[in-house]
Amino acid sequence: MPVAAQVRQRLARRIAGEISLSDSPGRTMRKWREMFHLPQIHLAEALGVSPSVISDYESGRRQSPGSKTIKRFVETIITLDEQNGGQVVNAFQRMMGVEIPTNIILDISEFSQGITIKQLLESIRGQILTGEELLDREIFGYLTVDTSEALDVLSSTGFLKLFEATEDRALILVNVLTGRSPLVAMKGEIKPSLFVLHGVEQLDYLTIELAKREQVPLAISRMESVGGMLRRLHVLRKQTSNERH
Amino acid sequence: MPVAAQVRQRLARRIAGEISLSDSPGRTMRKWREMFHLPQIHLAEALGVSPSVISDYESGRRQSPGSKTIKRFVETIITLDEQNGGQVVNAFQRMMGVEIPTNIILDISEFSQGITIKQLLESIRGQILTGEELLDREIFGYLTVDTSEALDVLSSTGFLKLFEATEDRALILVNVLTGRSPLVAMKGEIKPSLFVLHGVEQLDYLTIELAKREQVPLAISRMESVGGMLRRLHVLRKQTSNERH
DNA sequence: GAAAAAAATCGTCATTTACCGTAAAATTGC
DNA sequence: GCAATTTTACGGTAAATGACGATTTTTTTC
Repeated sequence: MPVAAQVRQRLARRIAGEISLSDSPGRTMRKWREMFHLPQIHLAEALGVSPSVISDYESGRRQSPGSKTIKRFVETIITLDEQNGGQVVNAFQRMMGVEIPTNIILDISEFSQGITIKQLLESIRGQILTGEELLDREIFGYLTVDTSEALDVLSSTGFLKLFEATEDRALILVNVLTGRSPLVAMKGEIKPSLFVLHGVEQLDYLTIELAKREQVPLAISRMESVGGMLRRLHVLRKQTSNERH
Repeated sequence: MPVAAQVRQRLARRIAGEISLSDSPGRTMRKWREMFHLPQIHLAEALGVSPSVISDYESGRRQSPGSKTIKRFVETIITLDEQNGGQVVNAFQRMMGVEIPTNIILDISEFSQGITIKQLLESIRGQILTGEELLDREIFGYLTVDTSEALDVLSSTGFLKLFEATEDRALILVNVLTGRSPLVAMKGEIKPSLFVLHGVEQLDYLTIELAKREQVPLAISRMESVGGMLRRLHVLRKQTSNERH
């Protein structure tokens, strides 16, 4: 079996498993639909059902979707993404070897063409703290992580793997206290091309020092809400693609 | 999260995913019920339903089990195994790091106490070909693999990982042509304590040579059918345990 | 080859799913 | 702040699930 098909299958199984085991399959379906950046209408169209059906699941009116429904759902969101160049699936592919728990992932995607760090920062109202000289470097995707959740479930080698999986990409940490704990895990060559912190309570001096030492650009996003930032990223993502929605 | 719970969760997700994505959820449910060595009645009892319900799924009268059903099913078979000492779950645990496709696995289990190679061979009418001097070594479990399937989907490093995952255990290869292809993959220190071939069409001289060189006991089972052999293993497995069925 | 164990069959029934369509509410874009 | 987009809410319907239990068939065991 070609490796792409294998990744696809593993991702499919993971999503399907998560939905079936969830206490609220609908919520989980929504999580994945959103992870794939699909409005209910598009998904509904692809499934050949009316949008209210999707809503009925997600809002919990239908509490126990049958395996057929789950299968159809999973295969459709993956196929739709593949038809658009596989931005999400490919981004997941680099995570798959890593066994990162998906619940820490808020958003993930590749860009269809590389964009500069500057462009990304402009889009999410980012203020650069260190590494100004690298603003013109190109990045090819991003990963948004719930930091407080990640600190709960990830060991320091877990963080390391996260860094490795985001090589040439932006790692966006939301829900950050000081930024210190994730950054200290950084050692080794392979690491993200950009760190963005969001929702920092009190920025730690050490955090900046670490970023300097490791020569990774570090920025803070001034967006009010996480949701807002995700939406901006989504727009950016779409701009790079030839998606026809 | 403790590592045991993590393994449990991953296994659960994998099974649930497989069922939901299957073209025949019922067949897949049966596969897993059998993997856990549970008769329909016991499973039905644990689920608090009548046995015909299980049969209705497995035979396909109910074609699209709801997520609730899948969840209950998966959690029940795993919990039942854990209550019996986790013979199956633990055996899977050593596979989990390895990403072995479960469709090549026909049967897998730990023993509650180690048994000698001799004992195992007696139980499945095994004839030792090489490594007679090691008959008194203890083994702690077994893995039965469909070789023709494995040759299809496993690379040679895949086989290597299989060998590593069966350290101190018996690796039972059924559906074998010559035995050559799997054995040539063997290099390195970590490997099963015993190879058993079943259904060999024409034993290759090289196969025996390889086993000799690597000093791994090699045997052939003279059981007529695979099913028969699996049943014998099942009995053996039960003897080592304090299961109260 | 009979007894026991396990699995399959199937009629039946209450509950839910899977679906539509429409109207209302919420969210987002400028 | 208004238009556009997206999501919910909900009444309704046919089909399927989820369940039982009695009976038959198949498989295993001694």
